[in-house]
Amino acid sequence: MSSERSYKIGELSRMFGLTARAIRYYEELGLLESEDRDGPEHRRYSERNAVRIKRIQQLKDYGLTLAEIHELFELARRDRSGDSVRKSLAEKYHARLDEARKRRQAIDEYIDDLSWHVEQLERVQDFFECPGASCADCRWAERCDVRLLVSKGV
Amino acid sequence: MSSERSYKIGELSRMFGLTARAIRYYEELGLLESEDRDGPEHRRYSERNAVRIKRIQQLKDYGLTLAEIHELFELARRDRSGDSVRKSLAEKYHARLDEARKRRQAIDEYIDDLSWHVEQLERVQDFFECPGASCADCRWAERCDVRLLVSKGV
DNA sequence: ATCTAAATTGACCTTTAACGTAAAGTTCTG
DNA sequence: CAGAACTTTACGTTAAAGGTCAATTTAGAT
Repeated sequence: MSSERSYKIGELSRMFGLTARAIRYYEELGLLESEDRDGPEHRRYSERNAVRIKRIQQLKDYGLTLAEIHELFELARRDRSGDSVRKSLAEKYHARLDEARKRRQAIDEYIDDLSWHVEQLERVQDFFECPGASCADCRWAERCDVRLLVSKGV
Repeated sequence: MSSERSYKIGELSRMFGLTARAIRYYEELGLLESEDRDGPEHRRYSERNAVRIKRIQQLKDYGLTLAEIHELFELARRDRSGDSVRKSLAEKYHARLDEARKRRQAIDEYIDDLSWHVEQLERVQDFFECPGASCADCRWAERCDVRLLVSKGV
């Protein structure tokens, strides 16, 4: 058995590249627990709590907010073995995945569009903006369907 | 020649599902230009500016901020004639493309990682938090390198 | 015992984007 | 001329994740 080492806030701060304030803030939110103190002694965090910080950072990287992470932690605490935790976590993950896929699609479209612009840049004179006096001769017709809106007389 | 029709702010607002405030805000940012007025008459927007709104919405959907859109508009305005400027604009575009491709790659990695977690979720029992009394037996070792940090005694 | 670095609490502050909202007055349209 | 639509100015909103004092206290080393 390894003797339980404990960490001071400054150590953790250096380990994870966080400020002490951030760590205290995590604790304030209930994401971490320092060992019991009587009075205002320096905080001590167990190794388990150090690991938690790493975990928090992972989840944060995955786009979860601290509130969501807290929610997950609470679920896990309440139901150490239960399927409910697993289920809710799976839901969260899937939601994030969908979101991410959407974002990727948006970026792909953006890239397409920008590529198209670059092409136009090399070929067309008035390349950026609908050049027609009226939208009737809009060269951008395929990408700019305002003509339809206008003709509908909305 | 079609007679230049002009639009009042309320018309545009209905056409594009924006509030008048939003449209005024766009103008305030320099994204739109209403026709010249003497005094506080009602704004009139040319058809060209109506088209611009559509364009703004497109770019917004692609994830650009209004500031970025403004930047693009400015670039385009400055380029209106010269080839050299066109070239620098092309460079800007290419830079943005690179940027976007990088962002896409990051998102792909993120998706991979999340997918991995989802898999684990379905296979591992103690899936949530490093279960070891000490990090030495952390099942998450490959993805959770806190062990390294700890052993470094940072 | 002292010195100093490191920590403590509490309270307010910051940042950003893209508008919302109110108020009080003016212009346009039928 | 009614009243809808519009004008300007200017402050408010939203939330997340800490930042920044400030005054004090503790921990650990000499």
